[in-house]
Order: sequence, then C-alpha cells, then structure tokens
Amino acid sequence: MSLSYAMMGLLTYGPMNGYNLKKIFDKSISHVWAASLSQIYRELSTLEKKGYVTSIIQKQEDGPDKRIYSITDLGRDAFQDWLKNFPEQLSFYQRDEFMLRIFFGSRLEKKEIIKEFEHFISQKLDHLKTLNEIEKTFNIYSSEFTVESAEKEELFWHFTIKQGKMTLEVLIKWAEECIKQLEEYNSSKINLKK
Amino acid sequence: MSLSYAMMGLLTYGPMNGYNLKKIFDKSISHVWAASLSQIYRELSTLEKKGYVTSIIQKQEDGPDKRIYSITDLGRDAFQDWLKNFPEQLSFYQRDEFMLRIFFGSRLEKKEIIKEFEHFISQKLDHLKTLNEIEKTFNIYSSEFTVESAEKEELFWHFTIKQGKMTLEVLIKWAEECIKQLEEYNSSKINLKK
DNA sequence: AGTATTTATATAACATGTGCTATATTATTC
DNA sequence: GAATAATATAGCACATGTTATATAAATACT
Repeated sequence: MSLSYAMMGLLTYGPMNGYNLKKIFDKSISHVWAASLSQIYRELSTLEKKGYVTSIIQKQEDGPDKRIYSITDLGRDAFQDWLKNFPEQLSFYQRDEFMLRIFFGSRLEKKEIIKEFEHFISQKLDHLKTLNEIEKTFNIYSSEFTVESAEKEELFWHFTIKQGKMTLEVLIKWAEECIKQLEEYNSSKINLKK
Repeated sequence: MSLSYAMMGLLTYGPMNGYNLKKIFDKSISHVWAASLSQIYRELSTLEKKGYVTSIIQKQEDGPDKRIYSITDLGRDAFQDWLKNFPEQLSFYQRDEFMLRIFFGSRLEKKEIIKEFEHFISQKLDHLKTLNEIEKTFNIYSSEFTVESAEKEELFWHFTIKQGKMTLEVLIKWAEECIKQLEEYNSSKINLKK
C-alpha cells in the first residue's frame, strides 16, 4: 500500500530510525499521507521481512538504542516501480464526517449549525498555519539531504503544499458562503411564513 | 462509526432494503461518504442487533425476497445524538495517493508527470459531471420523501454539492498551474544550465 | 429457441490497513 | 521524585475491501 511507498520514498534521502522517520513524516508528507508512530514501526518490520529495507542497531550512551533502517536496491526498485505505474483510476476515499453532518444539517437548529461552520473555519485556518510552517522547513531539508537536484525536488514539495493551501482556502470560502446563505434563508423564511 | 449514522440518517426518510439504500447512497451522500454494497448489508445487520433498525421480509413474485429495514425510536435517538454532538476535533484522514506521488514527482520525467496532471484533471472533470447529475436528482428525492421541510433539507444537500464542486474546481486550477510551472521550469532550466 | 449476461437481491468469509493502548528503557527536565 | 522526550514493540479491535456464493427475473446475444 501507499504508506510503505511513502516511507521508502523518504528513506531514499538517507537511513533513518523509526522515530525520526515519523518526525520527517510530520514535517513533510503528513498533509498528504498521515501515519502514526506505531504504524511506522509496524510497517518498517514488514518492509524488512520483504527485503525492501535493512536495519542495524546503533548503540547510544545517551538514550535507548536506535534501529537504523536503510533502503535496499530491491526497495528502491519497488519504489520506482510504484511511482512509474500511476493507476488509471486514482483511489479516492470520499469519507468526510463534517460533510456528512452538514448533509443532515437541517435536523439541527440554525444557531448550532452556524457555530459548527465557524468551528470548521477555525480548524481550517489552523491547518493553513501548519502548512505554512511545514513549507518554511523545506529549504532546510533539501539542503540537509544529499539530493541530486534539491531545487527540482523542492518544486514538487511546494506543489503539494500549494494544493493543501488552495483547498483549505476554498473550503473556508465555502463555509463563509454557507453561513451567509443560512442567515439569509432564515430571515426570508420568517418574512414569508410565520 | 459514521457509516451507521449515514445509513440511519437516510432511513429517517423511510423504510428501505439494503439494495435500495445503496442506490440512494450513490445518488446522495456518496460524494461525502462512500459505501459498498457488502458494507451496507453488513452494517444493517449490526444495526439490527443493536436495536437501531428492524426488518421484515417482503415476498415478491418478480425477483428474490426483500428485507425491508425501518429505523426504530432507539435508532432515531442515536442518530440525533450523533448529530448534536459535533466532535471538537474533526477527524480528517489525510491520505491522497495522487498527492503522495506528486511529492516524489521529481523522480519521474517531466513528460510523464505532466501526463499525470492531465489525467488528474480529466478525472476531476468527470467527477464534476457526476456531482451535477446528483444535484439534478435532489428535487426528485425531496418531493418523493415525506419530509417536513423539503426546502430546508435541500439547502443542506446543496451545501455539500457546492463544497464538492468548489473543491474540484480549485484542484483543476491547481493542476493547471502546476503544469504551467513545470513547463516554465523546464525551459528556464535549459537556458541556465545545459 | 436456447444460452449468456446483467440486474435485483442477500449473506458470509477472509484479509488488510489503521487506531488505540499498553509496556519497557533511558535521559532529561521540572 | 515526577513528568516528559526519545526510542521500540506488541496486541486487540474495528472499518473497509475483496471475493465467493446463491436465487430469480430480465434482457441480450447467437
């Protein structure tokens, strides 16, 4: 599945232990593919069993031992294969709890619903901030890693951030329009009926 | 989980068998919460065990028997409870395979990547069409069902469609911008380096 | 007319991905 | 001395995907 390729993709930048991989995840592709720590550890041992990564234990004086994972040639090939073979039908799980609640929004009082839209907006604004922070760290990473062409690499990273930002912005705009419509609907309703 | 509430929500419009529920799903909330047929059947029996729905077998001359499900008062309450209790932290699974591939897009040839962006755009255009078709059927459903206030109900349905449309439109715009940037990047690159 | 495919309808079994939680060790910080 | 960060592993539950199976009517194909 995709998680393993996300992980192998990151391991192409260099060897890492699970804990660090999780941190890189959060600072890079978490807005595109999220992963929990336990998921990462679990998947790393699966990948090792498959021969896509190998690991060595690194003793440490300060703190517990680290298990450092490196991608193998087999893993590199598997990753590249995955990347080359774009599926015709991109799987997209349409599962959005907020939208489901909005679908049945007429069963709640207008005040309640408006509050939820506002809540939604504030969460999206928070998310926007997070994306901006992630974006700031990109240049650090691209200079840290030994990347053939850091500039090109960064271009694509920015594409994903841009997608996140544009989507969030349009969602905020949508929610604001919904609120406006709800307020208008309410008052016209009062005039027309009761 | 949310699937059960989506199903119960639809069952508040009237009794239905699993097969028909799936069809309604596809014509209403599938763009918000997708469900497969087997998932629906499975969940219906779970809901029955919990006492949220009841079922009767309806014999048929033309075709196999139907099992018609109705929501119980208990189910109605559970649904309303769920709806009222908006979670502070809206769970959002950020898992988008396309974006993941784009993140590692520098590992592919520019031609390949541009093709994929175009592929992406055409899929989003298809999806837009689907949303438009779903939207057209809304007035049919709201008149078919015995809904206290069909007009208000429809307002929220349109909100969800609007969200889908606005998101799709911005994604198309984003992809177009990416293609443009890639083409520009390529030519400037050629001028500067080789 | 006879066969094959599709639609309508329902159930069950197995696998997989993920979430959540508990556990354990060591170093640092409060 | 308690809490948190760094580091790793394991187990259970659950949601979903996939596939197989079954029956009956309708439609399409040969």
